[in-house]
Amino acid sequence: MSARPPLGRPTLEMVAKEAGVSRATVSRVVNGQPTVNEDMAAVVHAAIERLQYVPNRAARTLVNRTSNAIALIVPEETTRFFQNPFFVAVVEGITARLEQSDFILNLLVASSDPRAKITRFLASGAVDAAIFVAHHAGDASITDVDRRIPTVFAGRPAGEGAEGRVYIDTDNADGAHRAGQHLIQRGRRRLATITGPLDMAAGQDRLNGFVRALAEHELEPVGVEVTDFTPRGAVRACERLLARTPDLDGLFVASDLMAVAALTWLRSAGRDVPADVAVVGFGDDPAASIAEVPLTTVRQPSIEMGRLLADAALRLIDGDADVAPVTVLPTELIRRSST
Amino acid sequence: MSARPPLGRPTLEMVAKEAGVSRATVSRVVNGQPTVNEDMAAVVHAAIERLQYVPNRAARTLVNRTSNAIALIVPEETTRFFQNPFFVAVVEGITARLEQSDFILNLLVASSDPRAKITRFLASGAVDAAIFVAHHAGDASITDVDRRIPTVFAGRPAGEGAEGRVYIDTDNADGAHRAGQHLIQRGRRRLATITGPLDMAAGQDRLNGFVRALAEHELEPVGVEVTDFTPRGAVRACERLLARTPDLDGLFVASDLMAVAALTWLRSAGRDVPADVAVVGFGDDPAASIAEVPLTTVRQPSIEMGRLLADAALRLIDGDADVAPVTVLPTELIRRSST
DNA sequence: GTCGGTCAAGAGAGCGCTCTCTCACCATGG
DNA sequence: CCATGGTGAGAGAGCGCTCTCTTGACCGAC
Repeated sequence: MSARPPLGRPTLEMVAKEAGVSRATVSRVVNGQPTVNEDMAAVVHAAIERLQYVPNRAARTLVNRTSNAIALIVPEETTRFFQNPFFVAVVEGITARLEQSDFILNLLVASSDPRAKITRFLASGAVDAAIFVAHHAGDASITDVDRRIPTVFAGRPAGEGAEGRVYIDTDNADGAHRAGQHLIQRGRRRLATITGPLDMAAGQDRLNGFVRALAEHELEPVGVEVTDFTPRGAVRACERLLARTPDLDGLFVASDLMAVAALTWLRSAGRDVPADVAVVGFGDDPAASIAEVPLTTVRQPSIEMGRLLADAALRLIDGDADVAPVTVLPTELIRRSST
Repeated sequence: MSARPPLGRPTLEMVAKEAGVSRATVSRVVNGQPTVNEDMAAVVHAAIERLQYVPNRAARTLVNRTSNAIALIVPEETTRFFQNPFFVAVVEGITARLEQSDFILNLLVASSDPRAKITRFLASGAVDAAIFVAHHAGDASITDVDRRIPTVFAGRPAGEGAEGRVYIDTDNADGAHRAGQHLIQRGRRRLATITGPLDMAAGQDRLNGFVRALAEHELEPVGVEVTDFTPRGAVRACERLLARTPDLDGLFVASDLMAVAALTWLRSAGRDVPADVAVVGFGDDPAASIAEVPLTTVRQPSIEMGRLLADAALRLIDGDADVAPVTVLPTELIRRSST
């Protein structure tokens, strides 16, 4: 299509000529191989400096079959992803870890037609490993993803093709269990929950943990509203919940983003928090502490999760055989004013 | 170092053999060139399907001198970047735009030793364009960045090497001017501001706009505290401000992230907001509306900014000569309860 | 003085792709 | 009937790099 524009960048060849040595020698110097005479290495370094030589990444990738890049795959809508502080924190952790390596992060957000785009990208040899964040059970990508390329999941992958995958997760069930226990301890008995999507492990596990905590006290939730981890979804869930169970006195919301929205809605609906309804969120997002009623919530180590994800990917690339297939990080209940 | 592991992926060559045609023909089919006989194209497509062939990206990049990738360069600490909703929103916009293209985003966060890492990366031919976000005047990267590769800045680049650069910015000065005007309209006269870093254009421009608004009413700020766009910095700035000017009655804080922190601190210090001190933020981050006192703020179209950045980068890559070097997006004052 | 051993540097192939150049083929017109 | 032109497909070079293989220089040893 477009004419090949001359990049005008120096090549190994040019450095070799400049230094009066062979291409191979320059390559050896660039890659720090010890079998090069000191004086010669100095000459080569000088030539590199003079020409401002930087190795071409594509050429290296082609011959080495190694790109020094990791893909972050997000089979989710951009807005849902970026508006969710948990995901952003995971990316922060990944980035922080990669900054200490010489790997580059490739961000691939593919909500539309994820199957084709993602699998093609991973098969193109553009990256050495992939990290999946925000995947759903239905995502073809999980089933499809070539097991030849190291892959790590943020959160337990659900659905087919998930078995044997390496993942790092928060102990969602345990965290939700704590939330349930806490509400009961605060004397609440008419408890409901607003969940995340049940095709995501985080949604499912948080619901299960909460229900189990209630069951241990011979209680059952008076309402379970399944929604989508968005503030808007939470508000609609609240409306339905209160329409059916006006005497609700405790609410566990499966993410802080939703919990803060619920909180605001409850107050505008005339419910005092926590006097009328106690609310517990999940995540300990920044929003939790600055909300109009600072939110009791379950803290999860999201940044750490990102770090561990990147670390696992790096180790898999290295061929490290002892990467733990499953890592589950502990949660902690943070008590604030909403309960 | 590592032995070259056989990728085991089909190559053009193998597809050619499978289809009984030449490499060139397969290449033509893959790239949708019209000069191929229909039947032959069908045969090739079948072979591609059978072998699950996907073109190798590195090989293509090498010969085409085009990577179909854009770098997002962040010469800032990971935490400061990811904890700032404005930056995240910009990334969201960039991603949203790129999703509609077949370009990939390379995220390069390089706070330590940014000069070497960034310039080397850009010189390696790994990307076709670069988008700079969160740059400071001191950043060597700005001066250094090769003008041979299309580059776009989020926010007016300050300092040396900034002249003639393509950038997209919010009308920071005008927004801050509105904030100042609004505080004055609300009857406040003892006005102070907490600024961002003055080596970032956003920090400088917001200060200027605010001071200008005051000057138009023959006022001068009773306090100017320069800090770093972080909540912690805002709190320290507040402490200093109130120690020196206890009768402060209006405060313009140059980012919502800081404004919310200031708000919380002011209230814990016994000041009522807005009765004692009216507060205006900047950005209209999600936090602004959910804060304990919903925040009056200056809205900036951050996601749109990201979209435009990506769009400009794409157009520059296309060789489009009429990319506007300067785009300034309007702001809007959002009145809430803090004033 | 010759030989084998060691080590540094060069020669050259090849990674997977694209693109130009060439050629074969068929249709057309004089 | 042959010259002409147009069209579709193949041959082959080359993008910038790494790596194996080979060469050559130098050393000590017999």
